[in-house]
Amino acid sequence: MPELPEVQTIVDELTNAVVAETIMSCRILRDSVIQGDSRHFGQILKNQRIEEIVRKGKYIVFSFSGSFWMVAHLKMTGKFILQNQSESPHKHDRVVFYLDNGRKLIFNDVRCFGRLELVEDLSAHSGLMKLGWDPWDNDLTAKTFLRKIRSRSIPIKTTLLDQSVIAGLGNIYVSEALFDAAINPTLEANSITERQVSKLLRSIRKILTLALKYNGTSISDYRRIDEKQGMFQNFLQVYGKEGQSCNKCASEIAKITQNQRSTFLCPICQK
DNA sequence: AGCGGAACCTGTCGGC
DNA sequence: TGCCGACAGGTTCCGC
Repeated sequence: MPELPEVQTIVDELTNAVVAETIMSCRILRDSVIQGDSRHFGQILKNQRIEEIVRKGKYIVFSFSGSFWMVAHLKMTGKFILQNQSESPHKHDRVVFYLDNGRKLIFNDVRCFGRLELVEDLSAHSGLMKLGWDPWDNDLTAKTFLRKIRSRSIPIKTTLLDQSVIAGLGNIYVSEALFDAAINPTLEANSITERQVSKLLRSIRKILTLALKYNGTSISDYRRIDEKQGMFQNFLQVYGKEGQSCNKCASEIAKITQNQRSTFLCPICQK
């Protein structure tokens, strides 16, 4: 579910709300969401002060007063919710962190794909290790991007979903960025031109910046930590718009399947 | 190495 | 109303 704008929104809100708070205790309601040994999870976190929360790709990394980190991934339906301890639980709460300010931080996840993992060595984390450029990385240019993908015969859509190339894009923003750049999602990565890549990188940065400004896209599950919705769904041009008319040329938006996932495009604008 | 498909889980929606 | 298949914002693993 959450892509870069949603994860960054959550990180910003968590930073304001829980940095400098201390975890008094935690309660694990579903063992499987803890990656690794869940038995010592609560014990390790007890009395830890939250020092910093940052985003890496779609991962959320918490640092503490002790010498370890908690790496969280929300996958499709994971969320963090902040409540008063007196408030009642939700159906899909999986882990609850009780804070010393009378509030509780909840990790909630309908589908249980999301994970929380304690690590002592961040640089050895298999997921973090594989992440490619951040979209705003100065090293990400049309030339370096082309060099990285030149041996790939897969569609550009699939390439953009690969977190080891650019970290943070997902199914919504890839469709939106390719529409903005007027590039057909089925175009093979190794046949894209430098001019197209330049345009694509500009579109990616533009769309992500705008989505971040509106606190992400709430279509079904994504919510902010106070359970409010993001608002970028009101600005989507193609995602989920099959059968509707294109805002640029008025022809019909199409939905196709690539690698078992939906892709949305305007067949006329994105020839 | 690169690629496609299944698997991980739960819920919702549309068709019959 | 009930059942059944398709689908959902992500990633990893397995086999070719």
